[in-house]
Amino acid sequence: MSDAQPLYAKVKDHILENIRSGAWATGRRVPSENELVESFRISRMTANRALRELTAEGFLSRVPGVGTFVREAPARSSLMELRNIAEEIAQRGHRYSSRLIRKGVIDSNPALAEEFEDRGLKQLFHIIIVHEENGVPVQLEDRYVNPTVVPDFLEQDFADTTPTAVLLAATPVDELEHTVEAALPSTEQQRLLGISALEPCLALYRRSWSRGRVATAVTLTYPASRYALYSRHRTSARGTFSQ
Amino acid sequence: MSDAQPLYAKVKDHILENIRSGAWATGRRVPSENELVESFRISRMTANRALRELTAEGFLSRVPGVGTFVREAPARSSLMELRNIAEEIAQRGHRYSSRLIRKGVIDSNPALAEEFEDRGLKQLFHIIIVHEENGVPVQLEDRYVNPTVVPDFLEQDFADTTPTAVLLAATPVDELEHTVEAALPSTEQQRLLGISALEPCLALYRRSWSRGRVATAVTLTYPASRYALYSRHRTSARGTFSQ
DNA sequence: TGTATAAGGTTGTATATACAGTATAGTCGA
DNA sequence: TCGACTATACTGTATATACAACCTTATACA
Repeated sequence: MSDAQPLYAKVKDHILENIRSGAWATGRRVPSENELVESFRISRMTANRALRELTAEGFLSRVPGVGTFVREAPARSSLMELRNIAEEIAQRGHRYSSRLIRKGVIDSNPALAEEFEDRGLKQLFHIIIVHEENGVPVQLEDRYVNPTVVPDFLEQDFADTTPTAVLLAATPVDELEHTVEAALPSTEQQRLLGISALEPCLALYRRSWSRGRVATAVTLTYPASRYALYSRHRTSARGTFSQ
Repeated sequence: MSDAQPLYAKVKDHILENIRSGAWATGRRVPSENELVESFRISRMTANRALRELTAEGFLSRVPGVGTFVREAPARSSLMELRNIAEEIAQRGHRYSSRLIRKGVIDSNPALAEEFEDRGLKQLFHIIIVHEENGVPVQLEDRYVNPTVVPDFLEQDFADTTPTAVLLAATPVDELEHTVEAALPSTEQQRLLGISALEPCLALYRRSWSRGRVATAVTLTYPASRYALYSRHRTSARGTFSQ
């Protein structure tokens, strides 16, 4: 289990854990490569790899001749936050409800293995849920979950908690990928959302990573007439815009 | 110059150059570590670092026991960052072109004044541009610009520079607001984008603030079949997700 | 013919070693 | 007191080597 984890990954996890828990505050000095060599009984190259990757991933910042430090949290985020649609709807003072369409285990295939970046993955959890606002379907959730990351996912009864809430409680989210497309609904989607074939939909596809592994991949379909995606956020002071 | 560049970076550049230029198509096998060792006269660890980093950056995909391959790069636009579509298209190795539909001054009205949070605003700059990838329209840009923030905006000839590039060069961006919707195109949009009435579109509405004032408001319309919006980013280490 | 085995290439990880460049703290000397 | 020099610690890069796991292909065998 944890034995299968390479050494450099263990070092990374150890450091991330300290950052996440708040034990190591922003700007605090992180153990140097040589200190990690001693405490973990590893070679310097392995310590170097752990620190270098965490730096590339934005968690640390390194200064030659000085040391390695916990980097300040980027101001970005917030654009597409992981929001629990139930609370979102409740926040608007509306009534939230949901219909569980499917909940079970599905065999993997090459496409799913690619999606989850794990060719050894044999099976996946799969659920389909329709979320409703005041009884009107507003979101169709078609979600795959990695059992090795969230093994007890299916034990939940999704009548009162949303999958998003379950996943956020179960595992930290390190990275998010979003793709937004417009599409006309399939007949199945028309049926589940109660819309016509001419009602365009937003398809928000999202993958989330946890500790380097793809935890879940979900496609959220919104009828255009009932939902729009919105975000507003300040940009970092240093202007990290590409071009 | 090139002397200052580390060996692994040279290898990375060499591979990226082949990918960007199109010499190595997606799915094509790239040289193995041992082949790079021979051709570059480097050690295997250096070749490994180059390939490993390019994989982490999303350009390559590796399969143990088989080889390393060029990863697919779908046509999609960065959602959260302000990217210059011309460079985005060029980066994919495609040809960028544009058609200027309208460029002029428009009188303000209550709706626009509200949008720009400035009731004293009398006039606005207004441009409409169709952006094309390999001659095919992929984005319709309908943009209003605040003259008090960018007074010389209209002096640009938008044949070779995009409005995004002009605005980014002229003024810092402090804050962004995005709204994404799906919609069927209007007849005007159908005509400009060369699509049918049944082709759903993504409508990305964006306002950007500069020094507390709304600098520009733009609606970007993408035909669903030709473009998707994409974003991928790391979350803050301390997990700032809202429920 | 079908199956088991072996061989060789590929990636993944880990170590030991080496040298260069950078920043800091302390020491020595004018 | 101030400046130059030195020792030290730290990161950055590069090499040679080793072993494991994985995949494909060829070969030997039943």
